[in-house]
Amino acid sequence: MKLTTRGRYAVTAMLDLAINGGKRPVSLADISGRQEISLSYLEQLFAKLRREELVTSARGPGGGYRLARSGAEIFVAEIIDAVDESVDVTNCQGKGNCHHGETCLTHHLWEDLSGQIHDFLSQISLGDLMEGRGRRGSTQQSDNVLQTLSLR
Amino acid sequence: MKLTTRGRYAVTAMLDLAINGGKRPVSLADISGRQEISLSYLEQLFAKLRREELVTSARGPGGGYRLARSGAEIFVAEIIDAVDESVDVTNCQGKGNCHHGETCLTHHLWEDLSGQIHDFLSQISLGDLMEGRGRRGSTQQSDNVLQTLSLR
DNA sequence: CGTATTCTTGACTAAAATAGTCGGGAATAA
DNA sequence: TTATTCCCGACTATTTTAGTCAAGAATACG
Repeated sequence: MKLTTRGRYAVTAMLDLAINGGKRPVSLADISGRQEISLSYLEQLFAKLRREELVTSARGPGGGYRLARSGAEIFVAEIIDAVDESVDVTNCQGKGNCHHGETCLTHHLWEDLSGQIHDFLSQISLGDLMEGRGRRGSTQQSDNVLQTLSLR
Repeated sequence: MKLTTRGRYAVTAMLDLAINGGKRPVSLADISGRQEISLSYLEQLFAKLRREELVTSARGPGGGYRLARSGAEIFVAEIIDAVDESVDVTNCQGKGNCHHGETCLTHHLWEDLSGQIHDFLSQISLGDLMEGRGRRGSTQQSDNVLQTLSLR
């Protein structure tokens, strides 16, 4: 799991799509203008988002992109995974060539942590971010999580 | 908030310190050997960790680094913040030069999300990662969070 | 039909961040 | 006094990020 500015761009763009996308598809040129992200860079990001079936596209005048599902069904973790392809977490690539088992211990620990972050982001949907500006979850479970976290 | 391999290196190294550090300080050479991170790179990371007062150092033979506090009192977010100095989240740097307020809407949304991740990582301590391999929290509150997240 | 619009693709480039190297210190335990 | 270890700054290679450019395919619309 990686979390960088690219993932942020992607989430921002998808959020723009969720907010501004009604019946009509939204063109990348529009998103580029509103969010001040270069058009060609957006094209690269959306190529990946389309491959992961998070958006659908329509060519020609009046075309653009739409969310492939409702905002409530698209989760932040999916977006980040789609564009920030995750690198190998381990040094030993599961080859188990670690001395005395200690190296792999910490690797497992880190994998767990990174899994926790991933699970957390898997519970926040675009819909959640829209209503209540991300302060509330929409599902029972994410309500619990977000409340417990005492959000700012 | 940024979450990259550098943060992972730092957390791993701190975890090594928590596990292998008893009365004696732990030298970077030891950590370098166990975790297969280059010594000079570790030196750079620990310079930052020391500046943020997460570790203390002792020079000379038998010297090395110790955790500045107990593992239960050092949180993952602190470690990541120390080494992955966070860049500006916004495009408009709070200057409010966004057209129609829409740009800033998504920025706020992203800031909230990034705050949530930060809060989440602020509740996981090195101690948590050691006992139960990161699957359980030590405090009442993080217990709630981690249980709710249905950890793998 | 023709044309403007918009996605689609691939190759290329500039700039920044990451990861690592090197060399010379200063402190200190033994 | 010597080996060990932290400390510090400058330097470099590699990778990633962000952005550019150009050509092409689909399609709505007049």
